[in-house]
Amino acid sequence: MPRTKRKAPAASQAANDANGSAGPVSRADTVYRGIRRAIIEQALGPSTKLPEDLIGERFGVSRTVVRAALTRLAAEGLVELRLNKGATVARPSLEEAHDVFDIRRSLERLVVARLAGRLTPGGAARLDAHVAAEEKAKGKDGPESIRLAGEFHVLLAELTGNVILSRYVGELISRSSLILALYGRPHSSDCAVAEHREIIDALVRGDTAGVERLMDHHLDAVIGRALIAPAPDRDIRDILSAYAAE
Amino acid sequence: MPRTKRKAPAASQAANDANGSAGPVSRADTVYRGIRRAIIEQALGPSTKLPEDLIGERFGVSRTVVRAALTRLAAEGLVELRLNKGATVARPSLEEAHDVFDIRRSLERLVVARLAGRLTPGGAARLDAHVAAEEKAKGKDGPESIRLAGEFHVLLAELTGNVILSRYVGELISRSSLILALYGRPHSSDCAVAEHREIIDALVRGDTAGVERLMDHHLDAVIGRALIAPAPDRDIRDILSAYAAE
DNA sequence: CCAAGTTAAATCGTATACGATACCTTCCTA
DNA sequence: TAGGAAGGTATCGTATACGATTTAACTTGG
Repeated sequence: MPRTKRKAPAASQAANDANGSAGPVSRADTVYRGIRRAIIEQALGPSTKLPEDLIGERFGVSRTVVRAALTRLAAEGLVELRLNKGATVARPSLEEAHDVFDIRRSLERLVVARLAGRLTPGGAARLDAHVAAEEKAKGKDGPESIRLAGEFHVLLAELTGNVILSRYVGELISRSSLILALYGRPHSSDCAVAEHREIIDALVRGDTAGVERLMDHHLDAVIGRALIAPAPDRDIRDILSAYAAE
Repeated sequence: MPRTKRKAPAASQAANDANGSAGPVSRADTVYRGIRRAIIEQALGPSTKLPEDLIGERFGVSRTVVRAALTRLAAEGLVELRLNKGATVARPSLEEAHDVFDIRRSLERLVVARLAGRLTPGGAARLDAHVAAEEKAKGKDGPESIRLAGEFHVLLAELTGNVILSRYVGELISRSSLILALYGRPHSSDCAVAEHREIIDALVRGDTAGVERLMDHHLDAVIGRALIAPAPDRDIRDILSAYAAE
């Protein structure tokens, strides 16, 4: 990987725009997105340490801006910040995992309810195109496939026009990616594409009740695939506790 | 005006813990909570400028930590950060206001569904105590009353034990406070207390369907009170646009 | 050989410095 | 007098410096 050379000291222009709008991107935003993508694509697994200087060196920025990015990621729940101990990629507990999916069920039901029968032709086209992309990336179960599966749900949320809703769904999706990395099977976006197609069909049909049921089933399937393992390598203490009593 | 004297340079110990747990509080956290409360209690109205040095001086910290606090507030939607223009208290559009209440309806229905019949005696007691406090603060419609009305909903969400859910509800509640400041009546937490009592009763009865209906009605009432004015002093351009065509 | 103590290295928390940008005032010109 | 140019001021964005704290490495006594 081409190491980014240190920028000339003369520099400025940055800000933390938490908005999703396409304003001028700040440097902190670049770092934020970079780390975020790395986590979502599971290049950075749970509990991975995130030292500020190392990241800053990689991105060619100082710790100051890295810190801003990490603060945002922490607010989003993707990163854990402990006092004087630095940042690590979050490691959601099994309980948190269930919490995430509970809320996803509720919010994504709202999404499809808002969308049923109101889908614009342009929106439907975007969904179709996305599912087609998913289909194409189906073979290789690399990070591509993981990301696309999640982005379908985010796209759905964005089509409602409710900015806050799409932000929340986006957060929950990225957390789901972490959960999958922890408790899920190696690769598990098999039949999801077919279910996505069904949801689109029901949406254009305007079948509100049907699409809510479909989404519920889809999420149940996702949960079923995601929460197979009780807790893979949770913590050494947890593993040893089973043996300590003998 | 009592200008806070600069602290001695020897200082340390701080971190941005976005978690709600009661760990050692960082200085950024103190600033974060301070500004947050000021916004919620409507001491800082929408679009109020939030200059970093001024805030830092007030709290006896440097711009660095203020910036961390503002970044978090922006991620939460309470503050707007514009490139090179600094931070201002957010000014939710009417559309955003509807978005907020849409999601509140969905999530708070989830809250009461999770709670119906499962309320511990301790939880019920906390709710009762809170409503009693609301009742007491009913006369004076100062910031106290505004804050308490919101905190009832937050307390409800916290009792579910779902940390993420209570974080989201908390955010939505604080945004609602901003919305109320913009589009609502001067004071409007009248019958809310009675409705809160009804909800508690239905929860202890374990009447899931009933409590969902009650919560829906309650939120409708809140919305009705909150979205009276179309847009008080929105923007001079908006006001003038009605006259410009003649 | 291991536990505990001690020093060294890594990393964090925060203040501060400085260039850059936005904003406001003033003054000049048509 | 309106419009705009020029300068100054306020405030931001970012790098850097330094004390503090954690973590690792290395002793040293048992």
